[in-house]
Amino acid sequence: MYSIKSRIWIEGQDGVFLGEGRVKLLKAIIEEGSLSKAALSINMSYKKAWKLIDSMNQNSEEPVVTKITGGSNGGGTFVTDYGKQMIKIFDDVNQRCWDFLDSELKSFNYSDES
Amino acid sequence: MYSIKSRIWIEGQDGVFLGEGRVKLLKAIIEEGSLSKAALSINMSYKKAWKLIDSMNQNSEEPVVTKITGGSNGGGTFVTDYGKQMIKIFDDVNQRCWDFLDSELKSFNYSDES
DNA sequence: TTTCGTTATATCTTTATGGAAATAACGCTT
DNA sequence: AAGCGTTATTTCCATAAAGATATAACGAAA
Repeated sequence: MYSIKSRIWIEGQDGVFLGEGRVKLLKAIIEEGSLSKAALSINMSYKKAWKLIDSMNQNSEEPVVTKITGGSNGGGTFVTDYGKQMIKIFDDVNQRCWDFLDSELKSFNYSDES
Repeated sequence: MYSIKSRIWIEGQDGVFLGEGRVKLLKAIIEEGSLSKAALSINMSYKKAWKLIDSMNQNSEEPVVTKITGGSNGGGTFVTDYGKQMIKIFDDVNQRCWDFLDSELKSFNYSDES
């Protein structure tokens, strides 16, 4: 009995814009209001998280997060409305892709029935 | 303007059975009749090719290749009928997945039109 | 001006991945 | 028995990816 797996991702002009890991990070930022706390909460190094956000902003058509450095609470990172919209679309497309592939799996599992 | 990318793969009991790289290797084996020549033809190290084949055979429900060591021409590796069948199904499903995702891409590219 | 918690960034170390190369095993052919 | 070209397998090295650590920059608040 085989199972079928997939990864999808969205590319912008110059590289990856959105993928599963990035979406997970964005969701954590929504929860935490801070990049460092978000990274911590999903067991990701701050360095990796920062690079992902940087790459996302470079490859998105509108900013995905706004960042505040310094200030009363030290600052923070916040997901924009555009970012939240992209998260939802990504999740939806991803789910539909899984459903689609589940329906295709029978090609493998029934292909050698006699 | 975003583009959408995907990778699909098939898993067996204990790990990956088929993916794009494995299918490419199998096709090269069909062409060459030899694992070493096949690896060479697609710029893959013999070690990596051997590991891929080994992993495939461990995770497939029937052998994907037959191997002959020694003999008149030193031996060779040949893709079984089952293997050829799996190649075709994988390519078909993969193509249908691409088509599906292309139709989904509009979710991203039209999501912020006014 | 000091403190604080955050983002921003560099540097060093560790780990994982992959390739290169060497060698053994195999069995048909001569 | 020797030669051949393949598969099989190990060891070593180079490169890349990831993590840990340290430090600077920032700006509101006290």
